[in-house]
Amino acid sequence: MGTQLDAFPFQEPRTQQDIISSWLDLDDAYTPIFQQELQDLENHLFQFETDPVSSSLPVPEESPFMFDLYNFNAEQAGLEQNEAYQPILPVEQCVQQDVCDTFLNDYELGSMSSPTDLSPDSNNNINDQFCDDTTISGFMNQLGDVEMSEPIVTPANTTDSNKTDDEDNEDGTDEDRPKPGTLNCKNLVSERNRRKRLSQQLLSLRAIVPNITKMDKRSVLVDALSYLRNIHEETEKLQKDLKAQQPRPKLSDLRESSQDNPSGTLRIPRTSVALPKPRAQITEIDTEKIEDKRFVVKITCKGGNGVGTDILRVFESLDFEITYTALQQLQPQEVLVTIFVRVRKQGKMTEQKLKDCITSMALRTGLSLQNP
Amino acid sequence: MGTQLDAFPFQEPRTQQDIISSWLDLDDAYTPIFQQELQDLENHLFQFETDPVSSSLPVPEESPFMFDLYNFNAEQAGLEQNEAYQPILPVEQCVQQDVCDTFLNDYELGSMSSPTDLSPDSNNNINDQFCDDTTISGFMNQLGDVEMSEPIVTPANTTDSNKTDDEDNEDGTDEDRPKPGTLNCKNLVSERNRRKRLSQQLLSLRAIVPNITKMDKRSVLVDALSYLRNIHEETEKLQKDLKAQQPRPKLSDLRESSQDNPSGTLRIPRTSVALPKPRAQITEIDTEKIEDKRFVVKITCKGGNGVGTDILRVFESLDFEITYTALQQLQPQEVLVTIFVRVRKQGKMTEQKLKDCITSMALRTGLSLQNP
DNA sequence: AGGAACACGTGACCC
DNA sequence: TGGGTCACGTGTTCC
Repeated sequence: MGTQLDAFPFQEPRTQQDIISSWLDLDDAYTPIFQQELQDLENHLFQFETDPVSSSLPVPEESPFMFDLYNFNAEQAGLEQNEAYQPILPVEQCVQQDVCDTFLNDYELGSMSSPTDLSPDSNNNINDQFCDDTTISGFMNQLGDVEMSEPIVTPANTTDSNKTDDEDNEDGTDEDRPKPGTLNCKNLVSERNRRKRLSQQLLSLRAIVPNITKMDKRSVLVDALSYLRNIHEETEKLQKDLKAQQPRPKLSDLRESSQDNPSGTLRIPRTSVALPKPRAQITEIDTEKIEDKRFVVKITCKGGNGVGTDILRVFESLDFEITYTALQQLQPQEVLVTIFVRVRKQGKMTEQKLKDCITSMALRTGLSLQNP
Repeated sequence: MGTQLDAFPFQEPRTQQDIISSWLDLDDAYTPIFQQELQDLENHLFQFETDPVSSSLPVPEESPFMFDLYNFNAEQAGLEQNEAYQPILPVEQCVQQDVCDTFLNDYELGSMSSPTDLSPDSNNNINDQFCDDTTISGFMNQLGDVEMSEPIVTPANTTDSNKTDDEDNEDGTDEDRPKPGTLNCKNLVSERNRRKRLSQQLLSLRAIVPNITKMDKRSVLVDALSYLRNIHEETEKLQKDLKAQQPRPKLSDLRESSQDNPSGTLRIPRTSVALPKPRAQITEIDTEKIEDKRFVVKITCKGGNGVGTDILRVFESLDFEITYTALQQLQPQEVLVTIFVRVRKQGKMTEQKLKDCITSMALRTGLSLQNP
């Protein structure tokens, strides 16, 4: 088997990190990095199965070959688990009954999550101990069983052969068995991976869907569906609003959108990542009281063309009466905004309070402050 | 079955009839219709298994048990297909429990598919004849087979018992067998339903996701995920555009949004319908050239709070360099905007051309002119 | 041929 | 105590 192993190009000493990463890789590309292990185990399995002697070997319950497999899975699971959650949503992590349950990691999120606000949470520390014992204990039984069941497994094969071969030879000769044996063996592990991957995906799906009611596999799908539908409508509506009702934001936007979506359907252009559009960065805010409830606010900010309106929008959001506004370009990328405001609120307004108020609202509207 | 393929809306028929058909079949709703059959068959199965006499039935080798099952599935598929839709909304009602009604649950999928532009792929004609004979015979065989395999199955059970009970009695007595047998029987059908339901959901998911690359179960999930993320961003962006860039951030809106989404998660508030919001109405535009490519623009307009920014946005859309801006509240609902602009364009700019340019853009951005 | 994907049946487990 | 869910192993089919 050494040769086979060598044949595999895979590198990677297997720390848990690596395993995680391997899963990550697995995710998109499929590549089971840890094939190595699999291969080993598989070979073990094969060996056991093919070799009558080995079958008769004393089987250490603590480490039957299956055990390794499971253990391996368990480890993965554990990793995934801690790694698992997206901070998003009140999802309680499904700690399913099953120990090794697939439900754990969303590498997916970690890997591609980036642009969205949902935290990638890629960093992960592993609390294996937990995983280990639980999993191990959990699995011990199974593996032990499986191991124990080895003679039993064989019968299964026989049954299969029985089924497939119609009337088979009553006695499975060695050559008969190996074929299905090997196939099963490979299939087993790959199938296991496949399953895991699948539920994996599903989990990540659950992670990004906001309104998840139940952890149920199926419920996740249902929720995802309904959510998708809603978001579809929503997006449609928004687009319509944005186009029709709202006049035209910027000619450029218009052009862009029209190009992207000539048909007017609700397609979501994948690539149109509205460039962040540098928001105004406020460098200074100065408030000066000129009489009761009347102030002069001077704001200097850096930014391109739209910074002035960004600032004004902040004031629009505040319930002030604006009697005069001046936007003055001090330098190519620096603007001074002078605003005369009358505060409508009842309470007493001080310069500091006003400043705080403005600062707060500016932050809320997405502007940044150079000197907080 | 050619019909099915034709009916299939999806690109890439992808040669494998089986796969497609399987998907297709599962595809749309669960058909409550043939529950009856299921029930019957189930009963049959049960009966057979319980009845020792039936075990002695002649078993046709040509139709192994698996075969029948597959046929059976095919039948379901067909039925479901035609039966398909509830007009009902995608609301999930989980009325589960009974085997039969579990089937019903998923109708939602069928129903929901419609509104989107992606083809519901609902239409479908059924070729039952095929299904019928096959299924019936198939099932018959199945039972028979199961019956036959009883000795074989038993070992499996014994293995289980062996597993669970550690070393238990080596010989499974009759009373031992029935229990697992019945359980399996029930579990079998419910499991089957469950599976079908699941893949069903998944299929519907595939239906609503626009960019499905492969029919792969897993690929569907992946695509759905990426799509969801994209749409997330998109929606966010749209919302932001709609709120911020478009006129009314307004305190109320802001507050609302913050309330809606206190956690900052990416939830999409369903109800947010941006109210039309009175736009600025321009009463006068005056342009005055002060030197080459430099102008003073004075705009008087009526409107509430945000009119100033509306005007400014017009200028943002134009490729001008704005050196100074003043917004002056003449009356409670009247604002004078004074803007010093430098035209960047190459060609000669006249006062009239500038005025026309501004007017045009103002109209395009949704503002209205009192005196055109 | 050899791997991938799928559906299936089955035991375990939870409410 | 079952109906429901899950992961698992397996055979089959397709590339």
